Amino acid sequence: MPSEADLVAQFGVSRMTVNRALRELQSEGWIQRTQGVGTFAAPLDRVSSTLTIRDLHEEIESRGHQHEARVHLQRKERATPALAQQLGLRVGGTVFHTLIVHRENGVPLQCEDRYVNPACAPHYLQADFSRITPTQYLFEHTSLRSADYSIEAGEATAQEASLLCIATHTPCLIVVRRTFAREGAITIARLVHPGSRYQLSGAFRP
Amino acid sequence: MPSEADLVAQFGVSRMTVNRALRELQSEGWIQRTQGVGTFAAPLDRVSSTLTIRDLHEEIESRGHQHEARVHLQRKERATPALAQQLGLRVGGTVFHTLIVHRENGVPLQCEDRYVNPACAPHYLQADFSRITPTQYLFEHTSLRSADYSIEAGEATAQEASLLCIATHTPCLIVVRRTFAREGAITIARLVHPGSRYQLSGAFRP
DNA sequence: TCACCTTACTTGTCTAGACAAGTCTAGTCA
DNA sequence: TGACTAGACTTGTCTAGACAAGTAAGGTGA
Repeated sequence: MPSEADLVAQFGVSRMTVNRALRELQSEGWIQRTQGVGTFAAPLDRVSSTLTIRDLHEEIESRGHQHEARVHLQRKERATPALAQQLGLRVGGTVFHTLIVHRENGVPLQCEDRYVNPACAPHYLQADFSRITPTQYLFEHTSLRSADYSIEAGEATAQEASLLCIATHTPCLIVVRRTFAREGAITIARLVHPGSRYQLSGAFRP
Repeated sequence: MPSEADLVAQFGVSRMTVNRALRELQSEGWIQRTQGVGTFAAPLDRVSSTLTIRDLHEEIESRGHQHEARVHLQRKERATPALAQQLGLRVGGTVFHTLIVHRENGVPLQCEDRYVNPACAPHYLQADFSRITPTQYLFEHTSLRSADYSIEAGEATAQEASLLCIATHTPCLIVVRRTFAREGAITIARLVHPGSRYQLSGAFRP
């Protein structure tokens, strides 16, 4: 590609401006630059690239479809040892539990089994999750800072299969996501999707 | 957070330098800036975030495990209509086909069913895919520019199940990835992973 | 009390110039 | 022929200053 000096002459702007533009293209992965050599169009990254996960509600709405959430469970429970460890609670302490099935145009698309740390969202049980998704609620009422996830294929539990109206051995895409505030874990969610009805997709860029 | 003027005074550098540093933090998602208001620590993005897919060979090696590839098919074929459309070939034209099973410490982890556009990699069939993965080969011999993908849960075909040593109805994580050069599609790959042996995982950042 | 305006402060953007550091080539000298 | 060097060219980084544009708070006047 043309050098910075060439672009300065061509567009009549200062070198700082050209440099900034090229630096931004570089940080977005479109070009590669080497000191003393020049600027070149970038190849695709060899090791890794990124993909995007969208919020389910917005994903359905963006398709012009109708999103409906049915709440099957919304109560407080006692934390099991495994749960207490994952959310940083004490065993037997209170934990909020919701079980919600999300439908797209009436078809069950996701079974959301979620546990919430009461310290982070004390009024979680008062929310109306047929109107707002737990994800949205937690975004508005807590300060999410990071998350980890795993994506795998597996079978739904008997209860999940029943809620999703699928046979017990249907392959499902299962996402487990744990979300953190600065103070610690806020929530852990198991999101089960019938494999035939849901897929993650997107594109890699350089 | 402190304003640019504060940081200039605190560190004794020019405002352009402070501005650049803050702009980079912003582009990486760590802070939010609003003209006339100030700079603030960023919350997690509401709509989307990114996850990373790594090359399988490097992923296995990074775990300190042994990667082995068994080539079950490596030949030229005639393009079916569906394949011709996806790779931008003419129906009945030549297409390269490889079928490779990747193993981690001897356990089948991925069945890679790949078609390659001969115009992009004319010597693809001469490569030794027990020594180099098709992904690596194509990176070195073509100029990859972008890719699209889909991730879903499903069942392996009978042949794939046999190659992966799993029962026919075992849930599998199936990634379909199509890769492009500037001239057009280079390759399309169907990557089938037994759900019990493989998962994608990682973390979201702001 | 309320609407409006001024003012201070914030980020956004750009200029012109300077020096540092890395790369490559052409020419020079042994 | 081969090793070395000087110079041209590239990107990397920084300074000092300027103006634009958006926000919010405080003061003023009706």
